[in-house]
This record gives sequence, C-alpha cells and structure tokens, in this order.
Amino acid sequence: MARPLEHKREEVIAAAMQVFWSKGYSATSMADLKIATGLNPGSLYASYHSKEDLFVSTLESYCDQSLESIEAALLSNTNYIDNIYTFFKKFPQDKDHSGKGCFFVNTLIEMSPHNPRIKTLLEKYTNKYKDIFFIALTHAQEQGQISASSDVTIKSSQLMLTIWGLRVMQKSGISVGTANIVEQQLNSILSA
Amino acid sequence: MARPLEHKREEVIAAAMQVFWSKGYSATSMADLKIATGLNPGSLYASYHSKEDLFVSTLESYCDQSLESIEAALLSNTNYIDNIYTFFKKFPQDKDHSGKGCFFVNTLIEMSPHNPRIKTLLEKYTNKYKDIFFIALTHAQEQGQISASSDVTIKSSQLMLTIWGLRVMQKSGISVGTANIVEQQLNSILSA
DNA sequence: ATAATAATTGACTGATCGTTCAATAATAGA
DNA sequence: TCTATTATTGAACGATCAGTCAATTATTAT
Repeated sequence: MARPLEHKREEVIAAAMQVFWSKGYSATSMADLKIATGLNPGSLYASYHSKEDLFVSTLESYCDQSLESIEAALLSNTNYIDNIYTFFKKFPQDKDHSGKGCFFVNTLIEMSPHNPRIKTLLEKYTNKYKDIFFIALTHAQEQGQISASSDVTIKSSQLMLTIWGLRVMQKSGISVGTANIVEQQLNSILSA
Repeated sequence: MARPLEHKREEVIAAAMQVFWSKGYSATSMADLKIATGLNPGSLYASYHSKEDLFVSTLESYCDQSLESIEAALLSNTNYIDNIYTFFKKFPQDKDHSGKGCFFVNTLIEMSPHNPRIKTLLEKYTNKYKDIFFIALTHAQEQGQISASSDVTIKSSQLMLTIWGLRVMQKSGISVGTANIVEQQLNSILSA
C-alpha cells in the first residue's frame, strides 16, 4: 500500500522512556527525544501525536512491566512471606532504578496534581499494585504465616507506603541506612 | 543613601515558595514568579540573581521552617512516643500539604540526581531530620517506652521512610488508606 | 536644591520550547 | 512502469523561556 514504518514502536517507547524517566516530563525537550529515538519531529508527531501522548505511552509501558514483575515476584512462589522479603530486599542494590528512581513515583510527584489524565492513570495502577500485595498477604494468612487477626488491607497499604518511601530514597541517592532497614521494616509490618 | 527596597525579602521568598512548591522548578516560569511576587524581572534579578538562586532560597526557608516544626512537635513534650504519634497522625488531614505535597520531597525527586548543589543541601537536611527522630527515640528508650534492645538508628530511618511514603501519598491525592494506616505503621515500628 | 546612589520598570534579547507542513522518499497494487 | 498512499525529512512557526539593560524613580547626604 504505502511506505512502511522505519521504526519499531516498542523500541521508540523504550528509548523515550529512558529520557522521561531520568529527566521528568517538563525537563525533557522534543530535541532530547529526537536524539534518544533517532526520529525527526515530524515522524514523532505522525506516530505519537504529542509530547504528552508519547509520555503517557511510555508511562503505561513502564507500569505494565513493573506490574508483571511484581506479580511474578510475589505470586509465582507459594512461600508468600519469603516472596515479599526477597522482593523488597532487592531495592537497595537495584541499579536500574538508582539515580532515576521510580518512573511511577517521579511522575506522580511531578504531574498528578495538575494533570487529571495522569492522576487517573496512576490511581488505576496504584490499585493494581495494592491488589497484588493483598492477594499475597491473604495467601500468607491462609497458610498461617501471619496472624489471622491482622488486617490484611492495612498491611497492603503499609507495604505500598514502604515502596514509595524506598523509591524516594533511591531517587535521591541519599542513603537513609543500609539493607537491614528494609528487613526491619518488613519485620515490623509482617510480624505485628 | 539611596532608594530603599520596596519589597521585604521574607514575603518575596514566601510568595515564590508557593509557586515552586506547587509546580516544581522546571514548570515554574519567571512570568509565574513575577505574578506571584509582584516584582518585575529586573527587580527579581537584582535581588535574587537567578531563578535557581531564588529557588534555593525558598527551599532553605522551607526546610528551616519544617525542621523547627518537627523539633517542636517531637521534643518539646516529654512523652516522646506520644509526640511521634501526634505528629504523624496529622499527615492525612494536613491541608497545607495536600495537593502540593512536601516541597522537600518534590525537589528531591525533581532535582537531586541532576543538581549537585540541591543534592548536597537536601542531604544535609535529611540528616537533621533523622537526628531529631534519633533524639526523640533515644529519650523514649531511656524512659523505657521502647525496648532497650531495639536499634534506635534503624527506627529513625524507618520513620524517615514512612514520612517520605506519606508525602508521596499526599502529593498524589491518591489515598492508599485512612488514618489507621499511619497508626498501624507506627505500632509496627515502635513496638517491635 | 543638588548630587550621589540604588531600586524599579518593562521593553527587549537570543535561545529554546512544542508543533507544523510542504517537499521528498519509499513502498504496494494496478 | 505508473499511481496511490504513507513515512520521513528538516526548515520554519509563533510562543515562551531565562535573563538583561537603559531609562526612570525614589531616597539620603551635602
């Protein structure tokens, strides 16, 4: 029919994500995106409509990937408490996020209060993350690994808060302590 | 000697802080600052040298104020555990921060990785915050309100992580739960 | 009054912002 | 090979960016 696309969508999204993730939305220019993706402005706009639309695509891609990753980490193995510990203990040495922090949290801070579209998107994903925690904790409770009387919904929120706190720490490069803080935090939340 | 200043520094800083706090550094323009402060660009530059210098002044002012506030909340009364509970329980209904979040955390996310000057400043204040927690917890330990065997340094970091998590929640407008999560989180950390 | 000094004004600068579009190039179907 | 269709190119657009500066205004000291 016509001239075929010279770029693969997933590769362009991945390249753009790195820039947005590292610099944030406002501080990223179309010139930055041209360099990162190798696409001229015309091509970028033909395929991705606007800077914000491209941003949203990268954000959705990031959230989908991290959801899959969390789900795999917390639900694939049947020792759910172990899963949680293993998952959280990876945070301090997570080189992929160090310096850049978490694209989700970065965006939440930068854009959520002023951009309803972003806020709605992030709200949706927050609930999905919490659901995974809830499922893992419910299974752990059924197996008797955490007290039958404890409120699993509250514990899910506590884990969500802990992630967010750790993400801020990662982005800052400021160490509020070593790995044993993560362990102690999980002990606190899960043993009560 | 000469024409006197028509604006008070503290008022200009306070007005500029509101804008930076709400929109972040990149998304705030000199035009925004002109409107917020009532000063023309020439006056702003004569007194505050650059957008970044003005920003740093507002950030230092914010940090000094919040340090004073935390210190008063945690150390003025001698029931230190009560102080901590009271301080944290104010977070969910803190109208001053809702929508804007925490200027410190917002800046940490937006600028720390790319701006060494900001990073150093925030690192300094992070240590001051942790020191206050450490002092309060040490007193509580001396009074036998928390176990003598528990590591107060780790607990300080846990409280810091909790604040950061709550700040992300505040900025997002996304509720990960109600006030009892804060209470449960403190129970978890302080009773272990 | 006058001179010296410093604060304010606001038009202006060059750079960069996100975005557009006419020209060109590359494909598939006829 | 020709036509229709679509992707790519990159110069250009108006808007806005952070920052400047000559002119003006307000003050104090003489």
